[in-house]
Amino acid sequence: MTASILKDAERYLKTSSKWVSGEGTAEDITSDDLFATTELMFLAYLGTLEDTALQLKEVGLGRIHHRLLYVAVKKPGKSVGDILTFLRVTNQNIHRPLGDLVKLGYVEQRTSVTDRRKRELHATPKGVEMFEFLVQRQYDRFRGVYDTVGPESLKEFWKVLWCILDQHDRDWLLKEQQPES
Amino acid sequence: MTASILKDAERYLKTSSKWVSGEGTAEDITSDDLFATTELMFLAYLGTLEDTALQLKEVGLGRIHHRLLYVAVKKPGKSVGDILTFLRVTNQNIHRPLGDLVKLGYVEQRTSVTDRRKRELHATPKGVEMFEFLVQRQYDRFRGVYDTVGPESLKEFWKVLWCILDQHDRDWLLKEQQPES
DNA sequence: CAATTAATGTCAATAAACTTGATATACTAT
DNA sequence: ATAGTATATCAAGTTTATTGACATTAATTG
Repeated sequence: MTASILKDAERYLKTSSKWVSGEGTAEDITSDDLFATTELMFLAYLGTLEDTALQLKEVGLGRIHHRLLYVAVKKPGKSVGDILTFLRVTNQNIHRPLGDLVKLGYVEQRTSVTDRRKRELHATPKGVEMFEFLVQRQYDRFRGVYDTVGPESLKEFWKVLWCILDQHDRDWLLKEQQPES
Repeated sequence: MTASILKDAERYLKTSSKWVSGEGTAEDITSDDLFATTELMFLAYLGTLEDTALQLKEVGLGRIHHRLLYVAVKKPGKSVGDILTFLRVTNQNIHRPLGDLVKLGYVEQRTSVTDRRKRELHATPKGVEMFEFLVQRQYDRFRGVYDTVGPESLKEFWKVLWCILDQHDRDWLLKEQQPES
């Protein structure tokens, strides 16, 4: 099963790219070489989105709720303004979902001690729990993948994804986590 | 520049995963290991989406137009029903954008010879041109990435993406292209 | 301290997108 | 002939996204 998936991958790669099979130099990157990344990322992302869509519907939350929880859980202490640019959400669209999360007891807003205009977001234990619930099926998918491809491939995978990011996203990810107050 | 990006990637990986650095067995995959994939894919996909958003706005088309063009250009001869399930678009939502593309001369609908109920989608030369225009900036991004990471990493990258896909998407991608009639 | 700027939050109008359900036509299969 | 399939349209209702104006609080500047 596992082996046949990897064999299928080879078949796909062969028809999609001359470049990775060493039949061309870097200058010969074709439109097909480039499109393979577009196509695979599109479908892989759709799949992982659907994983969480089921859980989100179950608890009556939406994508913006999910993204906000992500930041509150994994990057605690970020200000609303930081999040607006990071999550590409507009000022007007963030407040309803954010209010929901606060009301439901998943997220706390604390006034920053260094700049009392800013509100820092922190997930509550209940919020952490909810986040883990939402990504359940996504994690199941990834666990299967990790077992299939092994740590070395995974490392290359992450490296390439890292390179695809915008510089400002790389900066954001490398920023030290704010200490929990 | 290129080297520093890869160094940053190593830094990110170190804080995100015990597993890939060989400090744990497959049974020890942590929530952080799994979340790294979620996070990187989310941001990478957002970035590539924004690349095409600019071009789409310029020509007054939307995401569904883009997806339909993708199939018409890269998988010519697919029926409307195939596309509905593949692109996760509903019957009611496909027809307006599809009609637009036909009116604009980017896509042709041909009645299938084997089943005259089915309409097969084919991109016109003008449609192919438009598609290439839309993905311009995305391709620029990827070209830079390919140059940075090299063909071997890219191959591993594609392999992992392939494993993330749903089985029915893998099947779809391996299906022989319908011959152009 | 007064004036300005920044960060957050609210209100409202319009537009765009998605959902649901009903319905019609052309064609295939039995 | 009948039943089922693939495509297409119409419409109502809901949700989201977009735009612009504006209020509040706090930091900053002069």
